[in-house]
Amino acid sequence: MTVRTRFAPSPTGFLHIGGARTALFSWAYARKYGGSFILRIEDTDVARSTPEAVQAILDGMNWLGLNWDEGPFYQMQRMERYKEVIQKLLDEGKAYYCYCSKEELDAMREQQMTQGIKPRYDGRWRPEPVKVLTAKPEGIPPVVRFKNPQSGAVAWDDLVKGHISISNEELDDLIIARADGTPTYNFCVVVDDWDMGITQVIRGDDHVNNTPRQINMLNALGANVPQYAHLSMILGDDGQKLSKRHGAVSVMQYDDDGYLPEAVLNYLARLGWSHGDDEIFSMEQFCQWFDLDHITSSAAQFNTDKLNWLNAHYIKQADNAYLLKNVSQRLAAQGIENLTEPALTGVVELYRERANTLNELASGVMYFYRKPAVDALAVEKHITSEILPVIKALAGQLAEIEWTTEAIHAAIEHAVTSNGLKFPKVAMPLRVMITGGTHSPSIDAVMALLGRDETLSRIKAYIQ
RNA sequence: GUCCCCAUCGUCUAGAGGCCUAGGACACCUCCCUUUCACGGAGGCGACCGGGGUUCGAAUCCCCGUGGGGACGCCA
Repeated sequence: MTVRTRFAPSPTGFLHIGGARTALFSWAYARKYGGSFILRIEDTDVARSTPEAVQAILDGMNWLGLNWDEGPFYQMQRMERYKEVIQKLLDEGKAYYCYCSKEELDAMREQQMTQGIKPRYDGRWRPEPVKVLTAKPEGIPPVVRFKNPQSGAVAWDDLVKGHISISNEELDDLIIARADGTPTYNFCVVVDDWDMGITQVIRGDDHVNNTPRQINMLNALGANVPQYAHLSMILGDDGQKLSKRHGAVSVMQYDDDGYLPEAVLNYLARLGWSHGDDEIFSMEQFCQWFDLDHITSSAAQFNTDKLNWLNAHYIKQADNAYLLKNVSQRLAAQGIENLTEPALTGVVELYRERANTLNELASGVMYFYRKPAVDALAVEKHITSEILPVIKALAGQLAEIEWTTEAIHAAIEHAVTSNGLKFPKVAMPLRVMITGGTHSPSIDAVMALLGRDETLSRIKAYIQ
């Protein structure tokens, strides 16, 4: 059977890291088997769904390059179909109307909780052969409930977690249509997975408890039951659950923060999945290697340090044109726009090996285009009255020489040896004068790129 | 409370009964490289939650604890 997987987010917020990993795994599974990856927007919660959130999810998917083969399908556009299936279940006696009020249900739940049992609908409106139902109350629009089997167990072999079995006695007759007639989540999922011919449902393990209900409905409809793979959740850097209040951010935030999609993808792939000792791999390799057998069933904690390491790797690998475009955009956002002098390409080349993120790269490079902020402590420590005459003499030389890294290096070297000093004794004050701080690539290379005029101008600011 | 799931270095993980004196990666520490900081290179520190079984042999299988997480909506 051709593999058909899907990603089915509800558009109530951005695409976060957990959703992105679910999408990635579903996508990779379809790619590996030459199947189809379907995007479905579960927007039946009209109150919380927004078009902005739909767009945010699409943006996130696109940024990561998780392309879908079909969709996006919107559940709100499939209402007729859901209603048709609900009617079918009603007609076949597999679903029924329930006239309980919310207050009645709340009371039921509360009472069961105090009794220490699992809160369940007690089936008071469920028709049975010899049962006599109370009279329908006037003016209360009913909900529709699915007639869940009352005995036996639902079991499936979860592709991640193994065999799972849940007794039907744990389940109750869930509502499949609200009083206003709109279908509910669990029901829409069932109809969609059925209609769309989904073969593997790969989703977060917060859905494990929905699975037996969905299987029961699928069976009642005579539909094929797909295989299920429930992924464990991703915890924050601090080991805490990610939530809108705590730590959950949009994948697009990683873009803002200067991460490459390749790095995020590679990181996410390794979070909960492994292929021996492999740490760094392309999406092509991932799609070949990916399988559901090597997914961990326990929750994984996010680790920014490791993401940074991967990101640094991909920055080193990135082609120059890409970095240039990206870094100049980031600099432009800081108001630094005319990047002709010195050429950004050389500057980026000098810095790409030292940055964990594109933002670090952009900010590291900034002093080439703008007078640097000066670290007063560094000035005090390195620009001493003994060294100033040496620097002054050196500056005179620098005005004369050919402006290359080698020649500049030779000039500094000369200043060092002729004064009986160590190299850093001269290099450090130069670094502070030119870059404003004590950390930079080789100062001769920096000077060569910065240009003679600007270099001398920055030095002269200290030797008046 | 009830049900379900999970449990190897600080973190991500390898591990399908003997290959495990438990491997790799990030982080951390040391050293090397060096013009500072990075990069890079070489080392180091560091884990099978506890208790019972099963077995000649268990990180791996079973049971019981313990700890963590999830689910119990006319949300998805």
